[in-house]
Amino acid sequence: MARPKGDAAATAARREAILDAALQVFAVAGFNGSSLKQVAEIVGITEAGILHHFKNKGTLLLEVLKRREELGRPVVKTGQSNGIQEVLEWIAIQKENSTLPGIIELFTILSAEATAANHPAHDYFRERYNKVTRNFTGMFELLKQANFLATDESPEDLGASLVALSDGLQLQWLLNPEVDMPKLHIQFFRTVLNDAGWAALQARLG
Amino acid sequence: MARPKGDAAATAARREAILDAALQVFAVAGFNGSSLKQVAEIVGITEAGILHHFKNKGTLLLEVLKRREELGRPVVKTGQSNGIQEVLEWIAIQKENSTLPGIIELFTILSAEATAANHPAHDYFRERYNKVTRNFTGMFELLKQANFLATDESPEDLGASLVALSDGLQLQWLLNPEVDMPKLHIQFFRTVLNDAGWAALQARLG
DNA sequence: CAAATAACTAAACGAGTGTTTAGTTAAATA
DNA sequence: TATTTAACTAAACACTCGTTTAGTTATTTG
Repeated sequence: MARPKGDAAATAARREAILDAALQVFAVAGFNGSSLKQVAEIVGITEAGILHHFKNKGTLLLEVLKRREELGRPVVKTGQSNGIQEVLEWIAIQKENSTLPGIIELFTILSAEATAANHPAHDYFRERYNKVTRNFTGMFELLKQANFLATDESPEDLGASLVALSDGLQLQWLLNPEVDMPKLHIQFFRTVLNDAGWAALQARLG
Repeated sequence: MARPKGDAAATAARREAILDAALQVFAVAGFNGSSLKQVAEIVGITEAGILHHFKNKGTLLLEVLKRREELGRPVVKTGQSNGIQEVLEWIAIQKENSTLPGIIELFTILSAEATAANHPAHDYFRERYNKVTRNFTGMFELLKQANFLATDESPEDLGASLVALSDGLQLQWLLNPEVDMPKLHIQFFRTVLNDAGWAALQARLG
């Protein structure tokens, strides 16, 4: 019943199907709470069939995470900006995320589970957390230089608070999908920006 | 090797020892990532010995959670207050939590894991989340009535944001214990309270 | 056409799981 | 003193897990 050997397109499609199924499964119950069998059943092959495409369960998880990261936009980049552009991009990501429950589930559940030092995605989430925090800090540095901040909190603290707010809202949203994540993010910026900053943001929010 | 039969104190102590060990174990790797054997080894008895005291693994988890909830103070109560007292209590809880890593680990990891509908602590965390959100909403209603708010955000939204900030900071703190949770909470209130509210809070922060 | 190989399956492996059963010990009770 | 019972242990049960091995099919390559 083996499929054509050199059919690169078909092989890639099968790999994608496995990654899709794994995302679905890991997102619901995390890594420890899921089995290869659940993934295999969705795809319609055997557990061993999955391990033909992926070395083991742990690397399957890492590839699921990696693929979704590539799909996401480059989180927030520090450039020659007053920071407003980066704020808008982040709010846009929030809006997009609200339409993709599976991805939020995946990252929220796994970032908590991966707190354990021996978790296969532990290093991945440490790096991700550092990267996001650095990006946010850079964003608030830009806003500060543009004199857009209403608070004298440090960019580091503001960055940490925004990461916390995002993570926490996602967790809430899993229990109660009525939580309006983009709205609460905007309200956060409203309390943190001064009149000039808020005006600059509003002008581009439409 | 059986211990005295009617020695109620010794029995209670053994139960406590099991609950302590289970807290330790569940806090590191969650429910799915932990085994009764790990708990049993810490206590120095058999897995079956644990099941003599607790019906099964799931109820053991629920009793661990329940006990720590009782230890915690009554989270925030709506009374005849201007809300400042409740804010102070919450900040005090944050300070206390910063000295109890295990408890934060436990609740952070499990609240994400328990997002899955079939998790033994799913209902527990749903109720807990609703309760905390209601309490925070009540707190911000008091602050609003006292004219202490600098923002026109609704008490519901402010409550949701504070819950999110707390959960998110705890997750960060697990990866990086240098994160100053009480400080960032205070800064949150600083941006949300107006001059009168902030003065009222500062007067009692020492 | 023959050899090599991709894409699997079926089956087994060994380890680990939560839980149950049957027994053991020693103290409390009648 | 005899019986009952709390507090266990040792062993087994019935899985489930991730992973490995050996084999099968069908296609491409030499």
